[in-house]
Amino acid sequence: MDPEVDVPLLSNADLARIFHDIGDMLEVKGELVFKTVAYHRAADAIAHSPVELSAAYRAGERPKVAGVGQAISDKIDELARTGHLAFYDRLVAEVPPSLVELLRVPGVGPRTVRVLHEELGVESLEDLRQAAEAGRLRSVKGLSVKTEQSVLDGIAALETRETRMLLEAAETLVDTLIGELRETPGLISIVPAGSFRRRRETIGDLDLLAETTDAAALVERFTTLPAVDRVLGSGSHKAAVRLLRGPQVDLMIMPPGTAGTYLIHFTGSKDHNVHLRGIARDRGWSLSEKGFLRIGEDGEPLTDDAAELKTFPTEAEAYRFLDLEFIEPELREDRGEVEASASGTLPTLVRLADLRGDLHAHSDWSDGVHPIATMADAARARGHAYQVLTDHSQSLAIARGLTPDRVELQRGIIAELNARYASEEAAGLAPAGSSPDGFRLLHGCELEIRADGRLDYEDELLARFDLVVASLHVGRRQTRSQLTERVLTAIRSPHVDVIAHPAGRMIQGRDDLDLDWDVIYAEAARTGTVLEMNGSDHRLDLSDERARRALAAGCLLSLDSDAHRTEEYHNLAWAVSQARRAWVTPTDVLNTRSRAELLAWVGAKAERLTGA
DNA sequence: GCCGTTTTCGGCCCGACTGTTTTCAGTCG
Repeated sequence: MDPEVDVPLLSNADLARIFHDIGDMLEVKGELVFKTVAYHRAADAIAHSPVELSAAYRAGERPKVAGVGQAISDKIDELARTGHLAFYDRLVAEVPPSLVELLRVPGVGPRTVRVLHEELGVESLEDLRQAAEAGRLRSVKGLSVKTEQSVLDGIAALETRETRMLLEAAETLVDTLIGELRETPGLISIVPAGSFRRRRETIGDLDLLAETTDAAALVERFTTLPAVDRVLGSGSHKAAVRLLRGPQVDLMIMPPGTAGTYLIHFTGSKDHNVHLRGIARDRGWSLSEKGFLRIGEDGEPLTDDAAELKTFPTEAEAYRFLDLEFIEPELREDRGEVEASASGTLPTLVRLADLRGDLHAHSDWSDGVHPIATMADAARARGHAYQVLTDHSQSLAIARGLTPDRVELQRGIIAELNARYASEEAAGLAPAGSSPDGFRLLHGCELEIRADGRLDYEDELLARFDLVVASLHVGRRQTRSQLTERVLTAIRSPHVDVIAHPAGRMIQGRDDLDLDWDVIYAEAARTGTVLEMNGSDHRLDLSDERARRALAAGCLLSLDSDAHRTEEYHNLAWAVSQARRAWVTPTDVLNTRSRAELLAWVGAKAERLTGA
């Protein structure tokens, strides 16, 4: 019997956590910085790998992952096969996890942790707090009374630290801050950068980048905004504050006309920037946010004379200086975009304007807020040619799922609405901004994949919908094979067109369903069943990694709002940005097609699978 | 620890701010 059978499969996230821990522990030990960086880099790459590494390693394969060499590869192998890593266990014995925790205190780095441990015997956050309160830190060379206060502030901030923001909250805050700074004298422009501009799933700090002729005035206004709780630092070119019950916000000021390299630098990601700087260096230039400087034989800039600095007003020009095509912010994670840019093979990313409709929204007939007509009118006002109404099916009682009788009633209401739209269009009375193809509300449902594995409506009823999205809300804790089989049942139904929020996750809430993902992708591709990228900012499901993997397997995707009220059609923006992070192009997306093409696609799919 | 159409060894991105310094190391982004 194979000894591996009883060892649970570690997810990529589990593996990444272990290698980040190793990096942290080596830092505290005072190991060579490049070695610790190597572990962190490898951990990030593992977290974003589209391949489930533990499964692959068990199958005797070692898929190439950037930043993973022989040593780390062997460690993954040991973890995949045994669930343990002797090297890790030895490190933990040497560097207690409570010591690594100290790195989270702002201003405390590996060097300080080591000194605190060796000289004061500090082993945990609580030890550190007591030492600081008792005034013992100042006895250590290099630390002072000021350090004691900043450590205590840091620990307090750690304890009240809000969780990372979701996109909608980040956008609201960015808009507010920019609005409050816009009238500052001398201000020419101010834009968000950082992870919000890259549209990461969650946002920690906010970054604002400003062009101004009066830096001092802007720093002054920024650091005295009403929402500011503490000023973390402020200089002539940058300032950082923490907002009251809010995140840290960094403001950077750039000389007018030089935004290109500044935007690149402060948009990141860090790995993307490091890659660009390597390319610049190979070509004899040092790249920083300020611009490019010539470097000499010794690798040092020939001059720090600002007049010699090569600057560019736009990002596109700065990229072009390195013979690179412009790289969209959502791609800047060093996941192959720099190479694709160099070879002219960047994808043409899908845009919000490419969407002709939305396949997933609710009304007050199930768990939505607004009436059917209100939802339809709002979708029409967005210029869409169709909106699929997908109220929940009968077994999802908590969401007031529709019985077959109510489905029939709803069908009649939708027909009346569409008759009104048709007559308005025929009379040339459609509102300005409506789709030139006209607008129709399509009748769909969000079909529950029940815990017993059966679908929630009979085939005869399912066949009468314009489009069906299926999803799984109950029985989430079943085994991987049970869950996978349930989703496969839906995928194989001729009447199911879309699998909605396939991973069933809530960001910062619940984990992904434990599915055999490669089997799901393969069967979705074979049957032509669409996998949704759900735009609700607490779902964003599929994730970018999964979507990229699904595309590679040949799947078609949809970008949907899952709106429960009219305002939530804005979720489509998040679905699109998540798709862009996954390198998705317009042809990869079902709802970039016209209404006629969509309906023809649904019909063809049912026919193909019924005949098969 | 990783990596190589300049290298299998010797590099590995860059600058601002802070605090404790008398010229710089640590931390951060």
